[in-house]
Amino acid sequence: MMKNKSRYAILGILNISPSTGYDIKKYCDTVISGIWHENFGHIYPTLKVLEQEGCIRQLSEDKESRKIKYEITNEGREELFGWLSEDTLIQPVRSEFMLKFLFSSQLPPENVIEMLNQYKQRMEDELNKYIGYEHELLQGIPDISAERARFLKATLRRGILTSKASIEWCQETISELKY
Amino acid sequence: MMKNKSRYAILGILNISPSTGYDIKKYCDTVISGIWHENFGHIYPTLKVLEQEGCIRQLSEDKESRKIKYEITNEGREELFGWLSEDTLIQPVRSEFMLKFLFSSQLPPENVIEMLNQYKQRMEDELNKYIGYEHELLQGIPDISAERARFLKATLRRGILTSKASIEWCQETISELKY
DNA sequence: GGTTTCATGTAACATGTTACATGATTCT
DNA sequence: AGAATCATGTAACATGTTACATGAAACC
Repeated sequence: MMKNKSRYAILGILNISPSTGYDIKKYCDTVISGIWHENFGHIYPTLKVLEQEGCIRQLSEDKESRKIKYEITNEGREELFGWLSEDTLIQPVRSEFMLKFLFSSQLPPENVIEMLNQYKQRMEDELNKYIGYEHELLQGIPDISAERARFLKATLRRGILTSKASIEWCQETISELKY
Repeated sequence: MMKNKSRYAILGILNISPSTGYDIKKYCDTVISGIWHENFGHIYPTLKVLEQEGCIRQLSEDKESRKIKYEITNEGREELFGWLSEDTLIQPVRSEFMLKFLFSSQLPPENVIEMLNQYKQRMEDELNKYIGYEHELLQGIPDISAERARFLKATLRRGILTSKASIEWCQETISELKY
């Protein structure tokens, strides 16, 4: 039986450090934005469910503010590690951009080149974002183990190699279309 | 107002050549499997809707068999070209594999390396699939315009560059983990 | 004659996104 | 004082997947 993947994303983040729903969202929007995405409409209900199941619990401190900080329990950690050692199935791809591109052979070449240039620009921005993060990471982030830093760095490397490949493809394709 | 993307995938495929729902599925599972995915539960109802809207129509021939072949109408072509010239929003990423990887810093390194090797193998299979398709395409596929062949080829190149980047990342990360 | 592939379809379910509501706190 | 960001949450909606049902045609 297949379980919701958001729960593992949340468990994984809480396993790094206790967080609020809002912190989790922020983490998804910045550090791991290149590999994962969550929205509030999913995070808060999932936190409730995980709490009921005993996988996470509210931290008793921080009672003064309206913030609700959760931490992972041993049960939750077990659940997380169980998922980590499962095989990952290949996920079906749905790239709207590439679909559009493939269907664009009847469009004026200038339009397609314009579209590719825009996309290339976005990939270049991505690349710079990753390079920036990598730089920060090399400066050293406090509160992070050497082992975790290694995995974070490898994840950023992935983003860098992927966006470089995209940029290369854009260039190749643009010059191919220009003859 | 946001419209379902499956309709454009289907319109785009029908714009290449008249097809049945089954043909569309086959096309998604082979030629464009690297960039798009559809399942029957989506294709058949969407075909119905598109027909009601006048974007596609049933071909009158082929009455003998139970096959239902659709062709795109001028109205459908307009709809398709409208979508093609719209800007494509960046889609949020959700890579289960990378999420797992990122959370694996507490796992025994051998396990992580094993996981990476498996993934690398899959990427190598992908790469070979694309190279195979590219080879076929260079042999020439009948019933395909030079312009369309160009776009198909560029799409395959994308798959090739992307899987190569993935393989490179796996190698880099494996040796990084081995010291 | 039996298995695989072709072919269409629906219902139930799972998942994901958006819009809205509310209000505190921090920054300018 | 006003704007931006922090913070939590729900309901409605949109989208996507799986399991099931049915049967013809092609292949071996």
